[in-house]
Amino acid sequence: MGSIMKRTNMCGELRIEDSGKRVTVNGWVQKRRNLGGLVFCDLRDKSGIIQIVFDKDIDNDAFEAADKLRSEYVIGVTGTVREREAKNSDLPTGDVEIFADGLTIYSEAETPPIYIKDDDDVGENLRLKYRFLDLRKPHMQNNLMFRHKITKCVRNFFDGEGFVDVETPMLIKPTPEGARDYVIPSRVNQGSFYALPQSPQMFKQILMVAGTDRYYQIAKCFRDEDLRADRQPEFTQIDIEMSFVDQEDIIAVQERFLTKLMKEVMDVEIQTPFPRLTYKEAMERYGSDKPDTRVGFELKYLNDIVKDCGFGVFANAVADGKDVRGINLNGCNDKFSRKEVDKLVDLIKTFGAKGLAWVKMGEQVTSSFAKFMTEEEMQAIYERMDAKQGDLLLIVADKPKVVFDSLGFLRRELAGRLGMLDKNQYNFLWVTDFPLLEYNEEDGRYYAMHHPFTMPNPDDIQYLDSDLGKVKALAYDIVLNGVELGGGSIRIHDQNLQEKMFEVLGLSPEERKKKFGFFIEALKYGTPPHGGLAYGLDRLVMLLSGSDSIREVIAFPKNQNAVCMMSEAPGEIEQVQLDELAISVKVQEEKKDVE
RNA sequence: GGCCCGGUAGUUCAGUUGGUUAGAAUGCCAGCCUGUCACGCUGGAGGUCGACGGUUCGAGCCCGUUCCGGGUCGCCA
Repeated sequence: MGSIMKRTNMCGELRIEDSGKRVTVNGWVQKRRNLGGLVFCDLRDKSGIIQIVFDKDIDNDAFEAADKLRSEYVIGVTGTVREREAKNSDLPTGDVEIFADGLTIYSEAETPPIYIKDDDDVGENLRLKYRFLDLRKPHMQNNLMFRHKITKCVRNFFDGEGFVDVETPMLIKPTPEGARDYVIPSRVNQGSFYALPQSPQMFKQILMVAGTDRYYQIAKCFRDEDLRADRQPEFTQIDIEMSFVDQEDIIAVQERFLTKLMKEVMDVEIQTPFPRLTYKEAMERYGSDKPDTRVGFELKYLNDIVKDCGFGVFANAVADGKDVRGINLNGCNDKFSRKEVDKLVDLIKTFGAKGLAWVKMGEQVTSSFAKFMTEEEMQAIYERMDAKQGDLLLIVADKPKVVFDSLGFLRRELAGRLGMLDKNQYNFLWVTDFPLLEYNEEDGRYYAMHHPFTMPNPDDIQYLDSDLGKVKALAYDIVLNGVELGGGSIRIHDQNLQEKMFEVLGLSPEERKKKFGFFIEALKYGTPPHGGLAYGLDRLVMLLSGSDSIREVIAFPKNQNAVCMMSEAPGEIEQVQLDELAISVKVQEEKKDVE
């Protein structure tokens, strides 16, 4: 009693060639079927399922013990592999079974609240609460193994290219710019706080100053922002930095890495070099800085055609300095009824669009706005948008951001609905020449689009004093099928230029010192030209495993309220702990106060 | 913070115009059954209809508030 039956084989590996072998397997009871004098038990471990048989006439003790088995009991079984009387072609092990003569129940199990099978349709909150059961599902085990395969490939590749894995601290100084920090109080320094890193950015750059030359790390990062299907409060980056390189060097390394990765984990050959789009091209052609190029439906600029037209929405938009752009869903006229087209506007209202103009190029051309237009103007639109019979044209007039967001969303969403996005096609591309700065209307000032250490394009440095919106950055994103896999930049290594950047960003010398003092100090002592890139590992695994949510590839994810449904983190702490930290908590009880 | 969707048995869901004791499937329990593999057959247990308040003779259903879950916009240097 109590001893482990030493495993000779994994459940999923037994085959007809193993017939006659004496084996011992361990695992969880997937299912027990008692036919009277005969018990079948499907036993599962991470390799798969094998059928065990207990026969009353031959071994009554084992039979009676087997009758007590229930789902998810953990057992060990010894027996002889034999060919089945009735085979099961659905199982890899379906030609054989283990005829059991020994059974140990290691532990019993309560009836599980969720089914341990891939195609269950239980709600995700229950899956997260009972994650230890959910992870028993074959596809979840496969996701964990797949993720491991990717990180292993990362380590092999970057090690092979001379990169050094260096750990950077988790307890760092709060950084007021960027995303909200997760904050950790210090007991030893009451009233002071650490932050959890949003990324190892400054530390990896300091490693370059320190002469590490090539660094990589699979690094946990934390951001206290609202969650999405592809966003978790703690997530993992593949973080990379290199010295004495330019943008081309970094891109070349990453293309080698992604080629190897795709070959090793997907067995897919991808072509290099990857296509490149400038930020401007990406926006104008696809309405997105992370375009999915598996489908066409490119945006077309119509301002010049409609600026004097009789359709007020278009003409006024142009007069107000807004954009009129359209997409041509080639050959999709039949796929959408007029009613369905009208409903599309609801989809883009979230982006601020107020309407959607359309032309259905059926045998009879119908349109929401043609009656306001001259024949010449309509012809010009058809020509610009390359419209043919059978096409469906969708046009949005609004502020550029609204137009890009709306049409960028529609082209991909509708292509997806029509099944035009091939899951087995992997369109990697680089988006380059991002703007250095982004104007924030609320605050009335420019912020760094990437981060304040990003190198301006040398050709644009002249505009740092005159036309900030015109300055491009040596920054680049790697995009796969419409998902931003990662991004990076060449960093500023010249302290004068760095000072200039802070000036442009409106940071006073006092603020600079307070926020980035140690970093600025480090740059003063001999900084190599350097740059790097970081991938979102979770997104990468999600995409390559074909998962719909980042939560499918993270063992213990948080829900939309950043709560771990299993452990119920976050939780309250003891008053004693608060006292030690010199922290008092103001709990919001407004409702109670009002009542 | 805004908008949208959802919450009924362990689970997935149905529930008519507001009307008797809230149903199905599956799971669970018991009995029978020697080739099942979604085993089969018979029987049984299992419900604060998320919570609170309101309308009504009467609420799973209508109204209000709130909690929880999901998606999304803002946000995410």
